[in-house]
Amino acid sequence: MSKVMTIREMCDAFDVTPRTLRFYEAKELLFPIREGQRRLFTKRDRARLKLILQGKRFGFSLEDIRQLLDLYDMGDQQFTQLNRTYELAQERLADMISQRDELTGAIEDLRQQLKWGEERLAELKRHAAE
Amino acid sequence: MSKVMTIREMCDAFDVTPRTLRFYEAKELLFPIREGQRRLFTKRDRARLKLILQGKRFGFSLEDIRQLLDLYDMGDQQFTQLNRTYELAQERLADMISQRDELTGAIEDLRQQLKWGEERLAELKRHAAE
DNA sequence: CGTTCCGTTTACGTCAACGTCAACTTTCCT
DNA sequence: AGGAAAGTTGACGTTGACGTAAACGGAACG
Repeated sequence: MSKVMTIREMCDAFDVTPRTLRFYEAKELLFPIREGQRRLFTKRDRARLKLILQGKRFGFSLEDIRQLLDLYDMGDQQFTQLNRTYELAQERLADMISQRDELTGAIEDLRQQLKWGEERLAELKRHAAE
Repeated sequence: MSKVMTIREMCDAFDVTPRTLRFYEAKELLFPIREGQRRLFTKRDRARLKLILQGKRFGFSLEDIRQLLDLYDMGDQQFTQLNRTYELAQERLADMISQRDELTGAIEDLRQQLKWGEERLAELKRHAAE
């Protein structure tokens, strides 16, 4: 069924802008077929884009993603390749967790401040009522 | 005891670079005394810097922070002022929480992937052993 | 007196991931 | 044929929070 997709179809399917897809192509993350000037995105491009978006969600940089994607393309050295990916992913996971911890701390601190602010606001109101 | 501090003392005390302090001055977040060319940071500057760093931790932009700081300086309209700060803080808190939720989701997803990766790695090892 | 250190100013550079705009060409629809 | 719609390229802009470099001034030390 699905053979190739136009840029617009891709945009709709993945909720990205055309600019983004061209940008990814320029960065060598995608390799759509060029029929004349038009781009045609294959199943492979779709698979890659899916991985790209996932990678972004995990906080990988596009450069990191490109390298990982390239590893998959080379296809051989399966062990080395998967291992590398695994390592990177672990690093990312650690980063994300520490980020979340920091965020959690900041959230708690900000909550404290808000509580303090509420008290002060209450004071001011009482004051104004007199 | 502590009256004014030099730029270096400030850097050491707050763990920032001179460039940062000058940058904050340029952005009108700090107003050190100028003795000739030298900057001398007062107690007020220290209080402001403390708030700045806290604000950054909460994800406020420097511009937001500047405005809030200015409100405090004007000093009157205490209610309006505190209220504004309170509102902004609430927005930030909401943002931070949703960010954390997204992060938590991504962490879980990445954990899944890692688990999957481990299985595949185990397979490859078994394969290599034969 | 020389050197070294701390300080200053101005201005430009950096990084990521695109957005925006202009000026074209190509394709589709009527 | 004519005009909109969709596509293209290339160049430059954006955002935030500084970093870096150049070129200079004054003072403290030995």
